Amino acid sequence: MTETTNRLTGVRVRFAPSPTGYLHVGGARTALFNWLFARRHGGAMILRIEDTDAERNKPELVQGIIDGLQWLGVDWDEGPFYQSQRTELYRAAAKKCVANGSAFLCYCPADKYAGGDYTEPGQDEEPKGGGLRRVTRCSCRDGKPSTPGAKPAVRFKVPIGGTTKFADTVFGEREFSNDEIEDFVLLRSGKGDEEFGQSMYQLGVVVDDMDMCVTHVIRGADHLSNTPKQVLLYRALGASPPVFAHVPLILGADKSRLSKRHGATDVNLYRAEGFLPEAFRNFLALLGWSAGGDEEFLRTKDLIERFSLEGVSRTNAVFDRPKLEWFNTQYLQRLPIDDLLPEVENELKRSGLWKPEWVAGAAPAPDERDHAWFSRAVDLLRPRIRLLPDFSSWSRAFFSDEFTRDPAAKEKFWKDPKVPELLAKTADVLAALTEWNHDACDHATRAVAEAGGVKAGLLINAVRVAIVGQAVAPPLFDTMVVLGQQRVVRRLQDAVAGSAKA
RNA sequence: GGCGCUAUGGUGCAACGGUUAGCACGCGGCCCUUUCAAGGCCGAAAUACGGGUUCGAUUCCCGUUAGCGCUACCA
Repeated sequence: MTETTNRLTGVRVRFAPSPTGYLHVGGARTALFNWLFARRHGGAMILRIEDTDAERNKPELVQGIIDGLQWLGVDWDEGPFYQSQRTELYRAAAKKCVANGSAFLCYCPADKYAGGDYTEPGQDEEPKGGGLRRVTRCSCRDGKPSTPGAKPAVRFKVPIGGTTKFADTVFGEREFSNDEIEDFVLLRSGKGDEEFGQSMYQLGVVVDDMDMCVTHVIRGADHLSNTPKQVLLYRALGASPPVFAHVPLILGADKSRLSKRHGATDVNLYRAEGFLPEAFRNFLALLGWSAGGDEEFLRTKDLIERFSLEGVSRTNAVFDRPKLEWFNTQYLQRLPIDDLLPEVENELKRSGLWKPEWVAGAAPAPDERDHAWFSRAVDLLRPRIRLLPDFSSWSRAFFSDEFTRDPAAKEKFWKDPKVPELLAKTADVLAALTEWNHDACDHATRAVAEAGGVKAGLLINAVRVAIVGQAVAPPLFDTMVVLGQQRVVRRLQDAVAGSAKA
């Protein structure tokens, strides 16, 4: 399929955030669904920045949105396009509507329309009973300017009576009464000496989706009620609407719309916390969508293979952080080790613990730590990791010789007065070993415990604190093997010296 | 207020007229055990309410209730 035919016949979707805030998890989920759909069908993904509101728009936030999408692995084939740079297109479309009678110049002050929940006094059609006009219809729409001399905005002239229908892939056939739809603004009134201002949302969306040949509009269900307006606009512009697919919203734990008070809603905050992007993606994909079966661990290629609009739910979903954390630990454990290593590398670079000799193919360091060693260490650590920064915090002693021993761990496992003596003895015995492997360390350590008249567990726990500084760490003898004989012995001796002082 | 959407355990999803209503997270217990995880096993926990339609409703229809959305010269 050539690119030209793709543009004409293939699936084309878009994600259209507004830079009035960061990338919200709800927006991220919408972006993800669009992306999965595009990739599933070999279509094109478009990124469009809807920045037509100069007042609220914060250009500096665009980069954060892009960063968030990139972290999520959501890429795009076209764009980013900026609506603020496409003003002429919208003005031309608005003029076309005025010319063909589907829009009018409105001279009313903006606040006259606010609320919109009444009939213009003095108009004939008064609401009695149901089904009658309930929204403002000013006299401007009939060519009688309400406020002569004022700068006009362009409003869409919603038909009186009748209904507007459209099909939604998720919600089914929808029908709205035209009398419930206000004469929405297409173009703001001009400021200063300009004739008209910027486009409003409805116009920009429709003009751009037409211009960009968007075939499927996948967006939040908060736009369901806006859709009839857009369908009307498509017709006025002589086009047929695309396929709509509205996806349910994401809520906080109390079922109200997800917001800051529910905790983090900025996708970049999850990156900062150290979640794996693929785990986050898997979690997000399952919010409002189901592949059908019971399997939940779906890697990105599985998501792409199985994604379909038919699997999208109509029920709003609560963002469940514990489940997100579960997904993260699952990915930490189940990912092929080579897929995990780059993430750990980034984390160690971030914390300044990274060593160049750990990159694949690099010459090993004098202490024989090379890429294979790094891989083994990560593999040993990962069942206990919850978030990426754990590799730099409680696992620090695996990657650096500069670590401190947790006072609480010492308190708990160095309580027995025999500990210093046992540690010293263990250091001697281990130093004398001629082979360094799990079983050798195991036998030697247990022998020391037995000779000292203590349970093996007591010594094992004490040694763990001595060599990694933490109460929590991987099984001791595996840890010893990964750390190496010299380090283990040195740290034991250091621990004895330290505890003697204390 | 008006209009619209939705309604399966606490949460996310299955079951798309006939199942002992399934899976997962979380929660409790047990096992494993060298700390902490992971893992294994077991358990508690749901069809919002009321009417219909039907031989039979979680499933279809109506109403109620609740939640959410839209109702801006925001997007």
